[in-house]
Amino acid sequence: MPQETDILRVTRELLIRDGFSKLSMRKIANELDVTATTLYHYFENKDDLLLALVEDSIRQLADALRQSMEQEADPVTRLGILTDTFWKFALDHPQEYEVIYMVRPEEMPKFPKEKFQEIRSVYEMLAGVIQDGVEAGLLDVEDPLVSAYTLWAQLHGVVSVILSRRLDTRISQSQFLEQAKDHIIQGFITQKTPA
Amino acid sequence: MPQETDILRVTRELLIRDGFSKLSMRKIANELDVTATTLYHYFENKDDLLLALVEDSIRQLADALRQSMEQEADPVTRLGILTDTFWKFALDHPQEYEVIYMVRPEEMPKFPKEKFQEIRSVYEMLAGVIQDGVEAGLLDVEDPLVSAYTLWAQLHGVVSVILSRRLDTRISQSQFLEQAKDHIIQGFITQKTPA
Amino acid sequence: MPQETDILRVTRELLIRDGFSKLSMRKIANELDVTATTLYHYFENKDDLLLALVEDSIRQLADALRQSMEQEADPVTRLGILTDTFWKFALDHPQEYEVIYMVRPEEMPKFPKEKFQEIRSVYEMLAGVIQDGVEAGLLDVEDPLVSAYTLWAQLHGVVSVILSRRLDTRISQSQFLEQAKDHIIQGFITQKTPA
Amino acid sequence: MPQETDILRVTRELLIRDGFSKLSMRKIANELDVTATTLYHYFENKDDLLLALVEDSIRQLADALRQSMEQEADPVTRLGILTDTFWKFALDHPQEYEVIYMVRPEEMPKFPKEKFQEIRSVYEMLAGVIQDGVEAGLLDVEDPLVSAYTLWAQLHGVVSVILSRRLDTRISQSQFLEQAKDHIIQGFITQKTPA
DNA sequence: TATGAATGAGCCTTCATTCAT
DNA sequence: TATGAATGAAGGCTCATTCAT
Repeated sequence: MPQETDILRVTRELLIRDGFSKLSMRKIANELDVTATTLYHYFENKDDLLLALVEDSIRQLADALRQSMEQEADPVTRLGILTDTFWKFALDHPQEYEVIYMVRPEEMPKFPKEKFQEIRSVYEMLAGVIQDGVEAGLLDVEDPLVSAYTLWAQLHGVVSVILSRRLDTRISQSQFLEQAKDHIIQGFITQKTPA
Repeated sequence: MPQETDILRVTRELLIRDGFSKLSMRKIANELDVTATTLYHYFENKDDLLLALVEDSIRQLADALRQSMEQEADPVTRLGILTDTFWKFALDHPQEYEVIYMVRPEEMPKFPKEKFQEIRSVYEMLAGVIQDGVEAGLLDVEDPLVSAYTLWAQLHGVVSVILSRRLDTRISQSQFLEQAKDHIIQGFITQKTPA
Repeated sequence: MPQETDILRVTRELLIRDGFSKLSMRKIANELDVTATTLYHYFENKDDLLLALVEDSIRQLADALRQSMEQEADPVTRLGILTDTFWKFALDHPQEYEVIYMVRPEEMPKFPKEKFQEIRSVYEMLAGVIQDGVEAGLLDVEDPLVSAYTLWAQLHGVVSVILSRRLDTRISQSQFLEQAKDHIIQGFITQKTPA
Repeated sequence: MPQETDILRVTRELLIRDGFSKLSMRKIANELDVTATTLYHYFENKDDLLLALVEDSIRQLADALRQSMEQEADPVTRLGILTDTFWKFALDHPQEYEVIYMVRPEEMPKFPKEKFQEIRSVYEMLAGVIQDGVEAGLLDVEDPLVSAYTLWAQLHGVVSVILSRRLDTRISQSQFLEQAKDHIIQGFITQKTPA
């Protein structure tokens, strides 16, 4: 008696536990004590299932970011809040987060790119915050949308290093995050040039 | 009568051509006009073969970075060179690059961690450059090694966005790289405070 | 709320559209916007459904032939009409026709032989026409019933070559049919011996 | 330790015993006490296997017909010999024969039509015999090649009725064959018109 | 060093069918 | 009469790997 959400949950777990290449419909079904056929009652095929999973994860991350951006604050502070939120989400829900980057367009050609539109709206919001900062003379960027992608890329890079366990054992995670946050944000704020 | 290097070369080609999930021992063997069994005379198993490939890729990236750092230049310029080198390598040899990150603890449990020593030495070199910049008053970081990891994370984040095809279609790759480089490096250089 | 006839109609359509090997209960149900389970309210199982279809097809062919034989004409002309009717039916409704021959003892052991009674009656009628021809001195056969089977076999053979696409591409179907008809009918008519 | 010929033999047996739609690689393998994978050692895939089977059967039939046509005789006698040979082969080796007509182009789109060229050469020979008869004034046909196909179609039709067990129980097989042969051949010979 | 033959597990998917509701 | 959920078997096929030669 599994529900769609159970299937998604288990799939996520297996995806994280064993990796993408080891994920199979049979394993998902087994984990749920159900026949593989049953999964096809809920999802047309494996791609469909994975798509639903990615969509779900993206929506969760997007929601978290959107919510964090609703807080009133000056743009620079907002970038800080956003960074914290991003990392908190990624590290608190590594499964949901990793799933987003686990499904690759090349390996899944059928994957409809439009589905990533959701996340695009977040980029727009992010660009908005940056734009505000530019107008307030606090941030110095050429093109807010490009900078939004740059910011995201950096945030992801940091998460990526942690989740793939590549961080030097001599460095504490919190120290790394703290310093990375400083570097990233400083990269966006206006350089005060001497008069 | 293939050699180890032939096998590795063909494996890399196939990896580049068809992607990781399509790579199989049989296909490698076919490409070499050799029985699959033959491959097992050179490598104990598929993991072993891939391992050799990963080692090779890591060494290539490390070499490229090391070489780029040999050029005489001030630390800030060096960071720029390094960034360019990193991205050029990753984007010119995406599968070689990805192979490095393909080795995730969950997916290849057998992977010996010592193999990452090589890359660790690069971090040290990177930290050295940063340290030089700090001493020259050009860079402003708390702990050079942590910043080395942060830098790497940012570089990887940018590559990651491109390789996973998440970049907005309205943004050109070169524009993205350019602006990202500016942001990243500015994040490290000393803020010139008004006199 | 489908009816038996709807199910049969759709089944036939699918059979024609996609072929026998692609026919499945699910697809029939889908086409009717109905659950597969629903089909089982009307037919005990797939064989049962197909059986109904076969019966229907046999009846259609038999009807067509019967009808064509009602026309007043001399026996030889009748054989021509009959030939035309047979081939027209088979080629206009290939799947209906094939469905008749699809029921092979090995493939559908459950098929009740009585169902072929219908077609047997056609043989008798055919034998009657031949008998008439014999009595009129127009046809020359030893045993009308045997000749009826021979005629049928020949007609079927011709259809079979066309439907299994064995006809030489250099030969037009109509030319083939024309010439075949001549040969077949001539094989039955009395040889005019020289006085 | 099966050989290609064992696989073909067993496939043929299963094809006849259980029908085309019931044939599976697994069943073939089971019958040979071998893993399904093993079959793929000898044939690229199921289509390939079936193709080999059909080719083999076609070649056998073609050989038999070719051989029968080597006998010196007048064209009409030759047609009789050929008919006998055809029917003898089909009824003595029903499995080989049926296989030829069992694989349908629509159901196996990948099937290379060129492979049927072998049989085409038989048609040409057949057309040659008919042509000889025409030149000798013994046979009366418009186009020898078309007539060759017609002849074949009729021969096949007769076999088909017998093998599909549709012959009336009141009719003996030999009687049927005899009379059918008469009808078919008479359909080709020149009508002697009164002076 | 290399092969040819074979394995056993696994892949995604489809099927006809059943059962409780 | 119809559904939604589930089953178990089977489908073709690919995989890494082994073993005798």
